[in-house]
Amino acid sequence: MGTRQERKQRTRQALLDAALMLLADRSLASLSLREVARAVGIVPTAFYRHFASMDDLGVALVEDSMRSLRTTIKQARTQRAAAAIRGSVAVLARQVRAREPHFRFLIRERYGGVPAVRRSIAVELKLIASELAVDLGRFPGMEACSGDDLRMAAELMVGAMLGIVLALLEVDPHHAEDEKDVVATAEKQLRLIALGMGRWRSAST
Amino acid sequence: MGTRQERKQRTRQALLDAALMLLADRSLASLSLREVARAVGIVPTAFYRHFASMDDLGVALVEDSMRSLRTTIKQARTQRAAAAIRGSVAVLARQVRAREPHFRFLIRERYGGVPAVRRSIAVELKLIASELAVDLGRFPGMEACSGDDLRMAAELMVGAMLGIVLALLEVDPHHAEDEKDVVATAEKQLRLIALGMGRWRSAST
DNA sequence: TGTACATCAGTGAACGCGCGTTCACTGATGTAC
DNA sequence: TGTACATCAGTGAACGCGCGTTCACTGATGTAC
Repeated sequence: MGTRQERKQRTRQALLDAALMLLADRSLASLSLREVARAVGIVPTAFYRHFASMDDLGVALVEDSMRSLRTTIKQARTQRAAAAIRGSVAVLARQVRAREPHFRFLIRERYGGVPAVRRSIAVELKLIASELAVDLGRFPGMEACSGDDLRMAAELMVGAMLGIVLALLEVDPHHAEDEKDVVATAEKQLRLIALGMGRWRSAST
Repeated sequence: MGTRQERKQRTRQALLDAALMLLADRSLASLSLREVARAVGIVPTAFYRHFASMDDLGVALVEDSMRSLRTTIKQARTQRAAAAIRGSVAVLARQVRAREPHFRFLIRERYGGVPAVRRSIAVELKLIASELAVDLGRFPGMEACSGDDLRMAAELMVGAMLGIVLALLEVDPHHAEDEKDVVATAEKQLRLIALGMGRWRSAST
């Protein structure tokens, strides 16, 4: 049944998975070490073999979740210009459904979490926005924008995308119509931002 | 020293104020009834004379906080068009500083909170966006937009404003330069959205 | 291959603590006459 | 105005509970010879 190392790794992952499940509609601050241990079927004290504290587990959870978000945004960025928006939102919606617990966790702990977790998320989001800014600079008509302006727009888009993620999470995925409405609104919002960017040069400074 | 009713009202307000203070950097889920009572100087059981539970106090706190947010947005909306954006952000920044605990509470509990509180906030935000949509429809060049499109844009703006509030709360108010940067970025983001709206007709459907 | 020892993931008892909630109460304020 | 009774915000003891963390432990897995 695997080496001792492998089995330890498996328990660690089980703790992360169990925590993510339990966090479906609560915040990390209200989740106890004992609950997570109980869900995995180990004694509370064994928890310390894997994490120093619940804060520590929370930070590990951010890393996992951010991997999901990065994948999503990277996929969305491989598209181009006007057609890109439809594609982006579709990819976003698919990813959100595929990794719903990760996204729920991110959205919830982004503001509400324990300081260590909150800081960890803020740093990662800044990074994602910076990468997006670089990509935006390559779009036709954007070459003239300053780095600051690109980052400003990228932050607006990341913010809008998180708003879209929230809306998707609030919708019942079994009501396809509601989800279509959210997707349609999201596409319009991103298109609105893109339109603004197209005219940015003439209005700036 | 006032009637019995007045004194009860004063204790109730003291409980709300104390809770808001204690929530400066934690979520409602991690705040105990006993802590709030202790901060006010009453025995834990006396808490029940004012609220049925901490959830109940949370909902009351939403109402207080939303009053702050509504005031803010209403003030911002009395401006017009291009000049409006500078004004809006300035008003927002001033209000955030004046009612920092209220805004911290709203931002934190918007996603992370107890279900009752979260729902309460979502309803209020939808209402604010609807009101803003009506106002947007009155701007020159916007009369042609459909109600749905106006609401879509309004939601994007409310979302962006909450992002700005978050950025303001993260900045140390004593570093005036940092705050100026945030305000400048915020103005650019709103201008970007406004630019997009100006061209919306030609790109929609 | 077999033996002796080291490692270490998980155990289980125990601790002290703050929690929400119950209950019967007190005593100042308010009301009726 | 004075007296008798009702109201009710706040009291204080008590409860059972789940919590994080400590500690000495067990026994299977891993390593050295």
